[in-house]
Amino acid sequence: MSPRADAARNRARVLEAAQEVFAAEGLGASTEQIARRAGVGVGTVFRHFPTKEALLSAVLAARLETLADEAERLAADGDPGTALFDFLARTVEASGPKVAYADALERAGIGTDQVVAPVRGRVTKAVGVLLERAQQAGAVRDDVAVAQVFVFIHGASRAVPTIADDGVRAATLRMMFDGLRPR
Amino acid sequence: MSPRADAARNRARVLEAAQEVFAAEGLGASTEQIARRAGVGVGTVFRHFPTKEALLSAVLAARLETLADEAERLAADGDPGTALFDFLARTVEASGPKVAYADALERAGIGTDQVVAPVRGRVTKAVGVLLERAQQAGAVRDDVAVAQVFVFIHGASRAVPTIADDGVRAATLRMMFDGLRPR
Amino acid sequence: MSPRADAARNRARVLEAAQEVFAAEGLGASTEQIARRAGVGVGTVFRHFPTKEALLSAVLAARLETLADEAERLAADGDPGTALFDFLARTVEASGPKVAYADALERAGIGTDQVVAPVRGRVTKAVGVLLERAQQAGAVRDDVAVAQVFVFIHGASRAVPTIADDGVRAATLRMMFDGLRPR
Amino acid sequence: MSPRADAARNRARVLEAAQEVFAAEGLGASTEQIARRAGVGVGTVFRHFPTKEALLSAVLAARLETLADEAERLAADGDPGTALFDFLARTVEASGPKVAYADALERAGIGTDQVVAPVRGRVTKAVGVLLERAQQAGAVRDDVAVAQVFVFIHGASRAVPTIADDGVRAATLRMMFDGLRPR
DNA sequence: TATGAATGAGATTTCATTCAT
DNA sequence: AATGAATGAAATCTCATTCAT
Repeated sequence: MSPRADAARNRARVLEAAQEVFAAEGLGASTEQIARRAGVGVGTVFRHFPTKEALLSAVLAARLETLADEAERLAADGDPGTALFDFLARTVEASGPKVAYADALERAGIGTDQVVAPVRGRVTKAVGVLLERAQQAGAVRDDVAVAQVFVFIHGASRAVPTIADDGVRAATLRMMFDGLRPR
Repeated sequence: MSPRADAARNRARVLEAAQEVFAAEGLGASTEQIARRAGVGVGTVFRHFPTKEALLSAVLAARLETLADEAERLAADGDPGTALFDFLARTVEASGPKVAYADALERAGIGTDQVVAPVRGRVTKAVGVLLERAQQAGAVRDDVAVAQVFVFIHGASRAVPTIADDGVRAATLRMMFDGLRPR
Repeated sequence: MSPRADAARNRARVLEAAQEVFAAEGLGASTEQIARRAGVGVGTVFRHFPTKEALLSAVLAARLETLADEAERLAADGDPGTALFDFLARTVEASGPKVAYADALERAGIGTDQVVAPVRGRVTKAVGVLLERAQQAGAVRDDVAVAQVFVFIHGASRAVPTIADDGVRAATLRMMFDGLRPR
Repeated sequence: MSPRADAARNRARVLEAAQEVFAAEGLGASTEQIARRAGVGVGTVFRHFPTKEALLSAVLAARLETLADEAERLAADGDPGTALFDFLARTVEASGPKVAYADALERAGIGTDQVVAPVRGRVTKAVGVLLERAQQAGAVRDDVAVAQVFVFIHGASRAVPTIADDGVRAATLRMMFDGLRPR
């Protein structure tokens, strides 16, 4: 294994550890904790991500990457009338109650972040496709913009995962996104 | 002015400062900052609120108090068909993008907090009345429970205030709560 | 009751409270605690004892006062051969394991304290009498000086009260002071 | 020099500094002061000793370690009739007037401290040997138990070092321990 | 490149002391 | 004279970041 491969592996491990730790402990978790979880020294964390901000950005970018993948897959495969709602449901259900995709989207929306920006473009585009198709299929109101869909994701992935009961959670999620449907 | 009155005034100033600072900087803001904003020494903050947790609880309780007042007022005065939605709109609009009522509700839901618990009862009751009336008036789906209304508030007050444009923000808010209306 | 009498009463209550609190919690106990125990405000404590040091001195002086009383009484009444040892036993037994007369003596020895100095003179004198008589009665070695008796009190009242068992404690105390007897 | 060795050296420096500072200023000395004396940052002190309690425990354990070494050496080498008294004299003379071995023993006796407990066993055992030998040699009363020897050490190391004059100090120490001799 | 010890700024909290009432 | 709220310096402890090995 080349040294490069080793380094790349470490980077990935840190990123994964950071996701887990942030999800479990909130964004205030310490770098040491992340390093321990990744099985590396703190120095290694800082070698790959020069500041905590950078690490956070990378985590968020990774999350957005997943979102983009999901959205692109559904844009390719899915039934136009349901694909957007499938995407929304999956996205929110995949969020933990502590650190949700909400944070990813929130920061992505605010930050002029070099790392996050490009991925953000991808997600926006893919979700845009899902939205347009849903509107053409008459499943979503015509006056909804992509930005608003993100606001829905943000809100829902913050609030809905706090509901413990599976049935109630699913019903609430559906209700919240019903606001997007034509009346 | 008796010393008691002065102390009460100081307590109120600290509380107000805390709300402002938390809103501006997030929940991680330092006690010193709050003291400075309130124009008092750190010691005074700690005299009134013996831990940072206690201060946070007090801030949240104060917010819930406002919510309860609003809900009770609308339960007394308002048009059954619109009062709940008026309440939701006001509540969310009064939330800043950083620290929303969301946090108040989130913590109130989770924490076994002696300070927050009683107020929580009041809000739940008053919103329950608004909800019931709205359902009787046919403005809200019959299968909606109070807890779900709070989830909507939580989500919306986190996400919606991130929208800068007044018109878009209002429209998005309306859409999100449209999910509660019968189809 | 004249205001003077009131003030004097408060002074006495503070002093007593201070003794109790220092004994229970150690010398680090806070002024607030003492005030609470005395049933007065902190301000009153500071009116009577302008610094914590001053309060401490007063407590120590009061203790030394008690010692002096005891020593003088025994010098008047007691059997020359046993009076000194009676005095030592009482003094040490009256010490708690936390804050012993040891501290009083230690500080009295070191401090150039205006409050403590005069009482110190009284104790020294009275114990000196007890010592001299004991020596004349052949109960104590001739080469013992008063200062050394105080060292014995200091050490014993620090260490001996840590023994829980009454019998063992008494025996140990006796042994320690046996060092003062002629061989 | 490996980083481990350096770290160990720093740990030792901190421990040594703590001993000096505690001896000079009393147990209330601040962590900053200790750090300064050790020539390291505060963070380093806390890295090695996560609480002030832990640092204190370590200091006490180190002192007991020294005591144990001394006692074991004398148990191996010394003249049965004098070894115990040599040990006592050295121990007390090595104590400063501010923080004596007294504190170590006091705390060791009281605390259920994981750090101090094991060393305590060693000292007790070694002093037990010295005591038994002294008793067999007729130099110490038969009814003295090890616990009582520690009470003597405690008392003497608190009180005796307050005597400035070398001759008087030695004489007083001898007298105090003479209580242990048969009459 | 990786490690983890060291750093020190900053956060929370306590407490002797002051001072307006 | 008494009260207790206010003050702020100082103490303990945390953590992002640096750097010697």
